[in-house]
Amino acid sequence: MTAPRHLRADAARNRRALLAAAADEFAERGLDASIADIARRAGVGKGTVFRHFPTKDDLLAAVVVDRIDALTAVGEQLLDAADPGAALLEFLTVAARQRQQRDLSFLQGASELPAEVTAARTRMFQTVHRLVDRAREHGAVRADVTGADVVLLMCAPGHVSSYVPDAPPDLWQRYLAIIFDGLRPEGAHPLPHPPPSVV
Amino acid sequence: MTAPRHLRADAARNRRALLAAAADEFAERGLDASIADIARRAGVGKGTVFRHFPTKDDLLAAVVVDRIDALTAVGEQLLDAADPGAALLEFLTVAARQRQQRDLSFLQGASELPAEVTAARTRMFQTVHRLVDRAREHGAVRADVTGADVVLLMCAPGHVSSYVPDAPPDLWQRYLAIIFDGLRPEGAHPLPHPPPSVV
DNA sequence: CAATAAGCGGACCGAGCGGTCAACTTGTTA
DNA sequence: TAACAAGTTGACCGCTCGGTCCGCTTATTG
Repeated sequence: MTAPRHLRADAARNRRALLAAAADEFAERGLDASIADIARRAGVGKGTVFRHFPTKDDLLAAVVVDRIDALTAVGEQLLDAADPGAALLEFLTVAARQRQQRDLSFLQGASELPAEVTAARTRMFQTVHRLVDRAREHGAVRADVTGADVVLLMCAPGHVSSYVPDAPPDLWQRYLAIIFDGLRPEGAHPLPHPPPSVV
Repeated sequence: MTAPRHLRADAARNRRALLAAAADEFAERGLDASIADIARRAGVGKGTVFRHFPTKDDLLAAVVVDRIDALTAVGEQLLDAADPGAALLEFLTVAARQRQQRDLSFLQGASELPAEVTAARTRMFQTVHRLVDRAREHGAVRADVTGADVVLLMCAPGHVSSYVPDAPPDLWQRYLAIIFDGLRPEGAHPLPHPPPSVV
C-alpha cells in the first residue's frame, strides 16, 4: 500500500554499515553506546541514523532481532541432530559465543518491547524448549529443568567471564561446562524453587 | 595530623542516611541511579552528598565496600563450620540474597578502582578461596574448580533470575542449586579451559 | 549565651545525550 | 541529460547528569 519496495543503492549500503557498526558498538559498550559513535563508526552523519531507525530503541531492536533469528536458525537445524544432548550443548555454545551478554537486556522488561523483538524472542524460546525436551527425553538433561531454565542460563557463561578484566576469549567455555554439568541428570539434587514461566 | 576526628551529630546521621539511600537506589537502578535521586531519598540536598563523597564513584565505592566486608565476615565465620560443603553453599546463598548483581560491576575493570575497593575485594576473594579449598578437600566440590571460579559464578544466580520480568523473590535459589550441582564432584565432566587467575 | 566553624542546600555550570530540521547532494529514471 | 525524489548532513534543541559554589543554618564549646 505504501513504501517504495527498494532503497536506493547508497541507502541500502549505509543501512548495512549502520547495523554492523551498531552491533559492534552495543557489544562493546552496552546500551550506553551513543548514536553519535555508531554513526561515526559507520562513516555516516548522525541524521542518517535516524532516517533509517527513527529511534535508538528501534536500532537496538533491529540488531537484536538479527541476532535472535540467527540463533533460532541454528537451534532449528540442531533439532534434527542424532544426539539431542550434544545438540543442546552445541546450541548453548553458539549462544555463548556471540558476545550476547551485553545486549541481552531485551529479555527483561518484556512488556515494553517492540512487537518484532518479542516475536523473535518467542520463536527462539520455543526452539529452546524443543531442544531441551528432546535432550530430557534422551536422558541428557535432568528431569526437573525446563526450557525456561535453559533460556535464562543461556547467557550466564558469557556474562560471568566478562567479569575478569583481561579474560582469554574462550574462558566462557569453562563456565558453560560447569553450568551444563549442573543440568545433567547425574548427581542432581532436587531444586528448591519451581521453574518460572518465561513466555 | 589533620581531620577533626568526629563529625557533627547531624552530619553523621546524614552520612548514614545517604549510604542507606545510595545502597537502595543502586540496587534498584544500577549505576544509572542519579545523585539527585539519592539525595532526595535520603532527605538531604544534592550539595550534601558531595560534601560527604566528593564523587559519585566514591559514594559507590563506600556502598560496595560495606557490602563486600559484610560478605567477607559471613565467609570467615563459615570457615569454622562442621560441614565445609554446606558452609560453601550457605556462603553462596548469602551472597546471592543481597541483590548484588546490580552493583557487582566492581569486579570488572579492576585496575581503575579505588584502592579501598580492591583491598576489600581481595580480602573477600581470599576468604572464598579458603572456603572452596576446604570444601574440595572434603569432597564436596569437584577437584578442577578453583576459588576464582566460585568468585565469578557467585552472582550468576541473582543476575540470571533478574531477567524474568516479575520474578518471584526466591527464584535465584533455583539457579544457585543448578550451578552448585555443577560444582559437585558427582557426574563432573572435564573442563575445557584453564581457570582464570582473579586476584 | 555568644561566637565560631562545620555543615547544609539549591541555583548554577558545562558536557553529552537522543532527537529534529532545513539546506544540500546524489542515485534513479524517462 | 534533465529533473525530481530520495537520501544525507551537521548545526541545533531540550533535557539530564555529575559536580561547584556561596550564602545561610545549626551543633558545639568555653
